[in-house]
Amino acid sequence: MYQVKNRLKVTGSCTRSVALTRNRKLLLRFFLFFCPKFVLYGNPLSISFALPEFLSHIVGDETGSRVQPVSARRAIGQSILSKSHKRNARPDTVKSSSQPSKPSPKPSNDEVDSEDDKPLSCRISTVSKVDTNHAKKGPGTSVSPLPKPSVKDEDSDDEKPLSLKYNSKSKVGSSNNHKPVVPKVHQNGSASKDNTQLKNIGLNKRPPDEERSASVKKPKLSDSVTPVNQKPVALKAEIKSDDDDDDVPISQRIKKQAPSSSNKSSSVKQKVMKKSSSSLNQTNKKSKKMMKQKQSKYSKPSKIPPGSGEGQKWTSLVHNGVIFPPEYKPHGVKMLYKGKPVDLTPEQEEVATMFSVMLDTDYMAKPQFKENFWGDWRKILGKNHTIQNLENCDFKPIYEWHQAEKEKKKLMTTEEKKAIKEEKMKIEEKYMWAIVDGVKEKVGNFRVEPPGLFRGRGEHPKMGKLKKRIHPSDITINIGKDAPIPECPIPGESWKEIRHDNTVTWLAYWNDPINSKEFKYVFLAASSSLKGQSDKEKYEKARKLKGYIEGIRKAYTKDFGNSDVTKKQVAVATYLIDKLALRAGNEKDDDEADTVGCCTLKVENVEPEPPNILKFDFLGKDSIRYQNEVEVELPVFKAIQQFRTGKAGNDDLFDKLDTSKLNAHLKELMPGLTAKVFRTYNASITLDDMLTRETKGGDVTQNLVVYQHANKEVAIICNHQRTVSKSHSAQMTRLNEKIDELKGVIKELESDLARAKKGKPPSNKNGPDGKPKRNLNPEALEKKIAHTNAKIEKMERDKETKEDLKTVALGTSKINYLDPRITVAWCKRHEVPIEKLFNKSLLAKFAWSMDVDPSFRF
DNA sequence: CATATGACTTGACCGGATCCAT
DNA sequence: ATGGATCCGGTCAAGTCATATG
Repeated sequence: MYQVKNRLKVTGSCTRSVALTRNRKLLLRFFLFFCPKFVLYGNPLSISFALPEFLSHIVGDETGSRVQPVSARRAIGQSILSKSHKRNARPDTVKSSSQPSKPSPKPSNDEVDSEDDKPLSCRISTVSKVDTNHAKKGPGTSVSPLPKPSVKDEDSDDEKPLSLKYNSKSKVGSSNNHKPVVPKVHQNGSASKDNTQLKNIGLNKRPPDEERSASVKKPKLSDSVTPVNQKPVALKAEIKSDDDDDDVPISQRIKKQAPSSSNKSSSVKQKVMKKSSSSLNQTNKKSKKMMKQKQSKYSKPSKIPPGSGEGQKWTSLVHNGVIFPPEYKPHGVKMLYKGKPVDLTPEQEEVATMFSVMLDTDYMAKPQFKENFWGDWRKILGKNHTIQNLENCDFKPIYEWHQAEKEKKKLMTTEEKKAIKEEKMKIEEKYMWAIVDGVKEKVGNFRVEPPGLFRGRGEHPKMGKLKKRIHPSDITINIGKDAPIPECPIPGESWKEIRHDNTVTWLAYWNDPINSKEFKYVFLAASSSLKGQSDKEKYEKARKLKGYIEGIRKAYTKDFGNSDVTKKQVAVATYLIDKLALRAGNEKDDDEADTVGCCTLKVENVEPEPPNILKFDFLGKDSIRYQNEVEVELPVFKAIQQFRTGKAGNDDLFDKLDTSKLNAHLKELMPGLTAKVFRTYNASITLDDMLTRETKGGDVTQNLVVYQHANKEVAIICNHQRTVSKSHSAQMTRLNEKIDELKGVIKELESDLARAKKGKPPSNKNGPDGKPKRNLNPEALEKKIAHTNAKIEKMERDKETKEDLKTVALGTSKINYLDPRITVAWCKRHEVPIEKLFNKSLLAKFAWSMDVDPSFRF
């Protein structure tokens, strides 16, 4: 019952439809969005269909009865709470709180070890983040052990018909605004009409529409959180299925699913085929055969990735290929060589310009960059060119021309800018969409990368090299067999190759001009259901780890003392990945920046400091520095010492280890487990845990602070950094000045108050604004003082968080590591509009998570 | 087994759009 | 209305991991 009501309605561009048909449309869109592969037939009102497995999870959440599990969880959670509370004496340690919402699978989750559901990093406090600013310390410096309110909230949630709560909320929202709030949500559903007809791609009116309506007015929050009642009941009824197993231990779920889902999907497939054969589908068998044929033809993998659709990613795929950057337009501005203007061919000038526009970047300070640039440019200049070295080159004229151009652009009127944008849109529109199994989906990067100078990160050996222009003849297109082959946008040229490989998701690729062994792919956008599905699978895997983590920790703890060095290294590496959320650390070539991950840590990267502290200092992905001091278990400390002995600083710490060995080992512990799953797990469980512990039932603003705090902890764990903005220090001083100013105001007010009490007029005739002061009574003055004090306090807080976050990037974890269902469910529980936390693109990307049950826990 | 290749996710950063205080 | 701060989408580099290959 309550589940039926308790659901986010996904509103969208259909909001304006006539009331009567709205639900129907909604249902269709909703369905199509999630089930692109499952084509409806017949009257949409009497839809009959089965859900793809990935959706049935979601829906199952709501349709199944959760009453029992919830109460069970309560009991478990509480006992865990009290236990871990006692055990966790350390103040800066994250305490367990109501934890597992489910009985865990195989590895039995006995309460004594309930802590095992916490990331290690929380259990064992990080001694100190040496790192510049997040010196702060682990989560929850002064967290009250029992977040009673939040636990309570959850309880009451369960007891109260949620429809009530959401009803009231949604009313507020929708009365404000009838704008579609989750505009993108339905974008792939829009194909319901213009299915499979290629020409329609170009004609589609939705995207611009959508864009406009979304940008004209900022969507009001909470609109998307609407009562479920409006949701078509039919959907639910049909959806309700044996896949409702989110409350079932994963181990069981797997077993259970196998037969049921295969049954179902086969039946569905038949339907699909019936319908979509109109466009191109053969029977399932046939397509499988085709696959095989194709496989031999293109020597495609014969192995099928488990899980999704037998390795087949799509059945029909229609798109318009890619769009190329405009060809180079020579500007004719002459650079100087030894002070004299030089004539350059357009080709030479183009490369010179690439360099010129980078004159004000830090790359100019890197000899490697200049050297590589010169090497490539010289090839184009030719040996006997006037220009014989870079030192005597003066690119200033071109640089200044470029600056002037930028300035010109800036000075354009809004109308002009708009016109240009529209023009661009018109050209690009047809490339923006693909039709995947009859559903229109956004394409991610349909623009071919323009030529330029390679901007490697860190000390990349190839920085500054010329990234040459990509031509159609470099590009391989992947498209459905029966789809028309995209016209090559450059007259007289043609694609390199056309493939029909439905075991992959890319629409096109070309070889990276910098490293011709590598590819650049064109994929669907993050909002597509293809991406959404794999995203969900990622988080489900991480959740599964929760059930295994205890066993895994026990296992590696045991192996800390293993006499087999390889096993010992595996154990320690796993420990570090678990505790610190390190990346796996693949081997790298010499022609890449010298960065490391766990398996590639060097001796010099980990400094043991007795009795049991490890000091990490290394360059990780993107040459971002990881600095951390961590207290570790003694056996680990000893092991690290042992691994270091007899080695040079530059030697591998884990000499018996690489990522494939490590992952092979992890796979034995849990199917599908790899190193990166720990990062996801660590991030998501931390968020879930901190939200539960710290949400005190305050107002939206306070709740948002809680969320941001949790988000920040995750970002710190994952070492997601950003460069400090150039104006940061200026901003800080400005803030300080303002605070001081306000403090001055306070002083003045206080003296005025004292005088007023004695019946005297204010001391100075004029206030800070230069106007004469009014003669206020003491009460008014006191009020003013309080008000100003509040203002000061707020500014102090803002200042603090600003300083705190100046090097922390919150976005990365939100996009990649935090299970959106945690956020959505929390928002539902605490009446926080999801739009406060997810912007438009995140809402689209996470559309699959929007109707999660409010009681969802990671 | 080690290495190469291929496909896909994760990541910081940039520049324009939007917001907000003045 | 203005200008600075912030947000956001886009960009493309740099990871992870599975599989093929020798």
